[in-house]
Amino acid sequence: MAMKELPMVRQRGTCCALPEVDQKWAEERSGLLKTLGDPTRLTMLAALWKARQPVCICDFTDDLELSQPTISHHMSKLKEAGLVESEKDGIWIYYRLRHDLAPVTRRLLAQLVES
Amino acid sequence: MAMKELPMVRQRGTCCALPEVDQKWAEERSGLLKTLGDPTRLTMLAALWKARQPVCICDFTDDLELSQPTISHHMSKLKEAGLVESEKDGIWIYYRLRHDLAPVTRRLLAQLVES
DNA sequence: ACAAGCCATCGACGATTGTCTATGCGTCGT
DNA sequence: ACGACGCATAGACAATCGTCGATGGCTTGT
Repeated sequence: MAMKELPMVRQRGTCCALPEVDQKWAEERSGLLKTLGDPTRLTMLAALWKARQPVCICDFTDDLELSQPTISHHMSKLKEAGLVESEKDGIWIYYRLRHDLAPVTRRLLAQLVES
Repeated sequence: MAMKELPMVRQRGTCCALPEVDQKWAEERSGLLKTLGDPTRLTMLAALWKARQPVCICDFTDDLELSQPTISHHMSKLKEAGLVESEKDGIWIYYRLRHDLAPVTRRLLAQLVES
């Protein structure tokens, strides 16, 4: 992203140029942040980050005191955002963090979870 | 945060314990992420991050093609979230990133903006 | 003193979101 | 075959959000 300088002295009626911010970047990143901008989903993501075994929906309904459809709905948002993958095994569907997360995203999540 | 082990074999009707996630942490962090989970606000924050001079509202109305009240509203959300501080100077109000951001938050923003 | 500029606030509006209940589909034990 | 379980989907509803136009308060140049 390019860097423009702001003037030292302001003039009435003329706004000043700002550092350019890539719109595609903003759109993508804000989408990710929006997905994680809910306490339930952030909790779920952090649990998946830390869990060594894959996790089922019902595991969350116990902890989070929300209905199963609600948990399911949040999980599908995490999946939609490309953060989570799932695998069916009989009755259960196992969820885990995607193994092929973009490095940038993984670093961001690491920074986030360890804060 | 503590780590619980998930069992190797699942049993019907019994959910499994998950890694514990601190609820206070989730509440605070998701609040921050929610604030940044909007393309306009994320763009504004990134511009503030890169700008060496403080910035006025009108600078954004030029770039972002949104009305002045809308920009103002977004800026106050950034301020509410503790990310931005402002200083009045005559006609203008200068905005910049808070100089006393929590190190953890600053690292997170750095990671974010440089992605 | 007046007009112009910068900004915050207010009230309104449609869109989106988080949650629920109800339901249906697939999978196992018995 | 049947019932219990795990999950997704659909539909509904209140709450929140992003945006706008209108307005009013300050501040400054003339």
